[in-house]
Amino acid sequence: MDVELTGRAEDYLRAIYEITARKGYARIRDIAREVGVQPSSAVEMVRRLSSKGLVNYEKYGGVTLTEKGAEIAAAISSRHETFLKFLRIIQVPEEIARRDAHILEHQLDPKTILQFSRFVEFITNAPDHPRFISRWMELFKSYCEEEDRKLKSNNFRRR
Amino acid sequence: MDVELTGRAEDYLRAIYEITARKGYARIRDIAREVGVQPSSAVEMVRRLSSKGLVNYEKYGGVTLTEKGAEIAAAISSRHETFLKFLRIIQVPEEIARRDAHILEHQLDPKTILQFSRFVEFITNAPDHPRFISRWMELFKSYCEEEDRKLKSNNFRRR
DNA sequence: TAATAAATTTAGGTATGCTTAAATTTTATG
DNA sequence: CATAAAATTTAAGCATACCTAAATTTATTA
Repeated sequence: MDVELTGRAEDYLRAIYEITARKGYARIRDIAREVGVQPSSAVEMVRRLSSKGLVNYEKYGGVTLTEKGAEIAAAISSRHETFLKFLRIIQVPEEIARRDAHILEHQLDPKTILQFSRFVEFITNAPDHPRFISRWMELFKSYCEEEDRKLKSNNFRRR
Repeated sequence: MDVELTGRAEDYLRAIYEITARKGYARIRDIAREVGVQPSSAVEMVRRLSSKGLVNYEKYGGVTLTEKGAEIAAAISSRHETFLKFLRIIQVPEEIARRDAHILEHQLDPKTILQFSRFVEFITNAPDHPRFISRWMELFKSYCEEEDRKLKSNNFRRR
């Protein structure tokens, strides 16, 4: 039942998932733009995904997700969100976080992913101790700002 | 000055770094075992690293790091340690943490890596609030144990 | 609707990184 | 020191994933 996907195939699948959520179907051009490759590369991957039964695809036609594909893509997408939230918590700038969430979301052990999501859950929902955690976040943020100040003044001294 | 390395090349370089730290030089066989590939694959990569001036290599001879190679390998290795510590903090089991640290250590933006290491630093050294942080760790650990109990009893009910 | 523009596909290449099997070199041993 | 064992290298091949350029199909518009 389980489908083996390379990290890259997951990228394409999530791209298709997001595009179809917006406009109902994905064209090769959209996919290529979203993933950041040439259209010919997108064709290649879409064919592979199609042969695995994850997308519906016919030559020159729009691409949609099969039920199985949508299921897998939703899981990948939720993983992606977890890592994005995590990177925000550890104060990674938004633009970089968006890029790096892609890298984190592949290949990690399910248990590791689970722990990442628990961490995010713990920090954001803080089951029993909301004030404690928000204090923790404040402290960590101040710590980072302090370190950034040190970095800047070091750079200054070096010139 | 900067050398472009694929994630895989970094794996090999760190392996060579660790082996040479133990016994002064690395043989193809050691490298292959450490990275988990066949010796012929190790030869291929060692040649690439050699052509980039990162390792000293002659056919049938031991492999050592050049100055430049050692410098880069040390940076990679320290990154690796950071991620390993991080995974331990978020309660990933040791064996899985060892595997997944390899995956995390590649390709992330330097700023992201910096934030990971600040997080680890903040948690382990807790500049001003040592008791506060250790309390935080306790709470997070309890939270995970609680969640694990829930998982187990759910599995039980399903049978 | 015919011509043009845009999108898609195919063909042919490249690089990484892996494998197995065979050839070669080095090392160890009787 | 010759031979057997171990290590290393070479050769040939495969999969992923990318590219450019050319061919084809589809869509637009004069």
